[in-house]
Amino acid sequence: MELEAKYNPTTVEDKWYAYWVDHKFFHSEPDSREPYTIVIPPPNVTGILHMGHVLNNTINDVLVRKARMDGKNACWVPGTDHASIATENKVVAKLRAQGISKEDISREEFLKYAWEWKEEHGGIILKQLRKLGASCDWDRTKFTMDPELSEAVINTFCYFYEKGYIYRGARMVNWDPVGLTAVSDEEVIHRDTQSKFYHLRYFVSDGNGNPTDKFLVIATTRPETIMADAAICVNPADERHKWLHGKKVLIPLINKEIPVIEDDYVEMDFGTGCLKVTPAHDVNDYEIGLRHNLEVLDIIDDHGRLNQKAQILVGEDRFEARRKIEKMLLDAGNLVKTEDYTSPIGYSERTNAVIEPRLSTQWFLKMEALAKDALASVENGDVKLIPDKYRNTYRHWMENVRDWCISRQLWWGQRIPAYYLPDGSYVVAPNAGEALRKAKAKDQALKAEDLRQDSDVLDTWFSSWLWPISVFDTNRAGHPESKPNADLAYYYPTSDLVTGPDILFFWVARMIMAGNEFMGEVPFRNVFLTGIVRDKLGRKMSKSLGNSPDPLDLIAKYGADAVRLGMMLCTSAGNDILFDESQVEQGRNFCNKVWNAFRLVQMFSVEDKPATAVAALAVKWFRARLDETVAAVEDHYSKYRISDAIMAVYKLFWDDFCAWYLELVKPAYGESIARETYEQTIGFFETLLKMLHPFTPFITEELWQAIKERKPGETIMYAASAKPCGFDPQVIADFNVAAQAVTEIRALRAKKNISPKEALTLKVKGNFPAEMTPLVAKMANISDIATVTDFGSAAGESFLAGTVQFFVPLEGKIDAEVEKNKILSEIARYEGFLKGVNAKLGNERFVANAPAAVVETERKKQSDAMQKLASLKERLAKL
RNA sequence: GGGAGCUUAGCUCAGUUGGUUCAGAGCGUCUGCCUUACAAGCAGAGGGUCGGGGGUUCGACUCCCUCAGCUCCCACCA
Repeated sequence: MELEAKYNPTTVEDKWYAYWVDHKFFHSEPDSREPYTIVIPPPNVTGILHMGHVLNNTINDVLVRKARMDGKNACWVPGTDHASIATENKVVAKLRAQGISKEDISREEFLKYAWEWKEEHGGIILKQLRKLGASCDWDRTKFTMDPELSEAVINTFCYFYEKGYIYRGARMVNWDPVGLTAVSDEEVIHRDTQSKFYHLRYFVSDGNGNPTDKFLVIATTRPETIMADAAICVNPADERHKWLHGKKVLIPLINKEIPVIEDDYVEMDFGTGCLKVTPAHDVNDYEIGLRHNLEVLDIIDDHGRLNQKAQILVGEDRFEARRKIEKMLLDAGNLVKTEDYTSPIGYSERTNAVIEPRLSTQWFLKMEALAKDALASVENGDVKLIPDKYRNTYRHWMENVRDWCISRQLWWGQRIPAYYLPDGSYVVAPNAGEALRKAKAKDQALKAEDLRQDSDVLDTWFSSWLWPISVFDTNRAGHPESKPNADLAYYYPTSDLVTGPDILFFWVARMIMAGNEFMGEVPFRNVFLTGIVRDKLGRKMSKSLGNSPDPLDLIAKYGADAVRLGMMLCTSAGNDILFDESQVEQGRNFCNKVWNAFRLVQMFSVEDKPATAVAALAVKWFRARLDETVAAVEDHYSKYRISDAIMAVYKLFWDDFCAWYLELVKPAYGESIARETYEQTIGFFETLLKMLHPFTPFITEELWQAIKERKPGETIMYAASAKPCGFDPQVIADFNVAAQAVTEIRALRAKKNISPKEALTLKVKGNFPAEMTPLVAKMANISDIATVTDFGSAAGESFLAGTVQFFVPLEGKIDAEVEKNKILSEIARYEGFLKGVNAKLGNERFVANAPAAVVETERKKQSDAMQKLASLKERLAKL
C-alpha cells in the first residue's frame, strides 16, 4: 500500500473518535483498580470553545489518558455550568431582539425561554471538546441545573441555614445596574478610570435653612449623589475646620439642611479635608452613617437612574445626571472647580457596568469557619497547588475572607428555598410542602397560597462548589451524615483538578470548603493551575480584540493532534501562555514526521537473515536511550511538567529514533532488513506511539492499529505504558562518542566542501569501542577505520570526541596552514581551560573546603585537558 | 496603599538542596543540500559577561541587600 507523503488528520480523527465512543472506551465504572478521577471545570452551558478551553482540556486529557495507560481506572466527568448571570443576559438579549422585555413576562415564561435556549446551545461546547479528542465519560455528562443537582444545591442551602451559617441581612452590596443583580466582591473588577474631581461649595445654614455667606468646599467624584448627602464630615483634629463643628450646611440645588459631623475616617490631607457623607451610595459612607446615626436616603433605582427621592433630575441615568448637574451647580455658583482625576472604579465582571454600591437585603453565608478549614487543607498538604506559589495568594484570601453574598436577583438558577409568611417572617425548607408544614407550626391557619417563595436565585458558585461531589452522588451534599453511593465512595476524592488561577477563590477554595463539610475530605489532591492564554504580544485573547483564533478552525487546518501539541509545547504550570499559530505548525510538522517514520518502516522488505552489526548496535543503544527517556518522562509527569514531558518524547522520536536509529537500521537501497531488526524496530515504534498517545491520541491510534495485526476492539488507549526498568549508561556514553565523531566528520565535510557521497578514511587513537566503528562508517561514510598509536605526519584534520582522538587524512584536500591555525586555537582554548582548573586546584581553601567528589572532578578535568594538550602539540609538531 | 512573582540566546522558556565542560532546550536566523520516509525535510553553524550594582562563599544563574523595569492579586481615600 502506498501511503501519502503527508499525514492527513481529518478522516483519521473522526474515524477513531467514533471508534472509541462506540466501544465505550471512555466509560468508567467502579472496580478493583485504583481510580483516577478528574471532573471537568464545567464551561458555561451556552459557551463556545476558546483557546483557554483548549489549554485546560488538553492538559486534562493528557493526564487522563496517561492514567488510563498506567492501568488506573480513569474517569473524566464532563458537564456544563448554568452560569446564572451570563446565560440570563444572553436570554434577555435574545428576547429583546424579538421585542420581548423580561419585565413583561412571568418568571415561568422566562424560564421556558431560557431552557429552550439551553437545549439549543447547551451541547455545543461539549461537541467541540470531542473534536479536540477529549476522552470524557460522556455517559456521565452533568449539568449544574439537572434536577438532582439542583436538589443538592437546595439541600445544601437548608443544611447551612439549619447550621446557622446562612443569614439574611441588609448590607452594602455591589449592584450591577445592567444585570440587575447584586454581585459578589470577587465579581467586581477594579480598574483605574479617568473621571473628574468636582469641588463643590456648601453654604453654612443660618439655622433656618437659609444660606449665610460662609461656606466650605468638598471634593467629590459623584456630584449626582449630593441629594442623598446625610452629613458633611471633617476630621475632629483638623484646625482648618474647627469653626464648622456643630454647624449645619445646605445641600446645593435642593437646599436641604445637613449637619457637619466629625470622624477620624476623614483624611486631612486628601481633597479639601471635608467629606460629603452619602450612606446609601458608598460603602464607607454607610459605615460612617452607622456610627453617627445618619439617614440612609437611596436616590438611585435598580437601573442606575435617579428616583423621586432625588427631587431633581428624576429619571435620569446616573452618568447623564452627573453631566447635567455639573452645569446646574455651575449656574448656581456652587461649583468651585473641576480637575481631572483617576480613581479605581468597580466594574461588573459579567456586564462591565459600573458597580453601584447599594444597600440591599441579601442572603449571606458565614465564611469564617469554612475558610479556616479550607486554609488548613492547603497548608497541611492535603491539597497541593501547582505551582506552589499560589499558596501565598490562597492564604491571603482565606485569612481575609468576608461573608459570601449568595443571593442573586435573577431567575435563571436555583431559587432560594425561603418562604415568606404574611407576617413577614419566613421559613426555610427544601420544597413548598415542607415549607407549609414549618409555617403551620407558627400559624395553623396558613395555607399553601399564603406562602411566597423568595424570588432570588443562588449564586452560580453555590452550585459549582458541590461539583466534585454532586456529579457522583446528588444526595450527599447537604446530607453529610448519609452513606455515599458506590460511585462517590470510589471516585471521591478526585485526583487532579486543572483550572485557571483566576477562579482559585471563586471555585477551587469553595470546593475545598464543600468537600470538607460534606465529605470530611478534600475534593482533590492536586490543583494544576494553568496560565492565561495570551497572544504573541502578551494580550489576553478576546473577541473584541479579534486576536483569538477559533480552535475549530485550527483543528480543521492542522488537525487536533497538532493543536494539542502546539499548546502543550509551551505550557508550564502557572505561567501565562503566549500562543502563536506557528506552534501549531510545529505540532503538525511533528505529526508528519511520525507519519513518515511509519512510512519508512512500512516500506522495509523483511528477510530471515542475521541482523547486521550496525543494526544490533543501534537496537542496543536505542533500547537504553528509550529507557532513559521513559524514566525522565515519568519524572516530568510526577511533577506536572507537561511541556517537559512532551518535549522529551518529541526529541526522542525526532532526534534519536528518526535521525539516528532509523538511519542506522535502514537497509541500503534495494536491500532488505533482517526480521529480528524489523521486529525490534516495530517494538520501539509501538512504545514511542504509546508515549506520544496522551498528547496526540489520533495519529498514535491510527499508526498503532496499522503497525501490527490487531484484534477487533483493541486500542492504544489501554495499551500498558512503558515503565522504566534500568539501563546501562555506558552504552549511551559509548554511542555518544561515536555520534559526536560522526557530527565532527559531517561538519568537516561541510567546511571543506567534501560531498557526503565521497568516502573518507579515519584513524582512531584512544579507548574507542570497536563495536562502534560500523556506526561511524555508515553514518559518516567512512570506508576504512584504523586504530593507531600515531597519526603520522600526513595532512588531515583531527578532533576529539570525549577522550578519544580522531584523525581524518585529507591528503590533497586540505591546507596545512589552515590546519595549523586550527590546532593552535584549540591549544589556546585548552590552555585557558587548564589555567582555570589549575587555579582552582591551586587554591588551598578550595581543596580544603570543597567536597572530595568536587575536587576529584577538577583533577579529572585537569588530567583530561593535559592529555588533550599533549596530543594537540604532538600533532602540531608533525605538521 | 498592601502583598506575591518575574527579568537567562532574536522569540518562548527550562535550569529542581550553591559544585560533573552548567550557561541549556524548542522555535527562529544563517550556510550547504530536491540523498529513493519526510523541503511540513536533511546536514551543519552562529548566537547570552544569566536586568544593573554590592555582599556572603574556596566557588553564585542559584543565597542576602539594593536599584531599575515588567506582571498579577488584594484594597473604601472621597
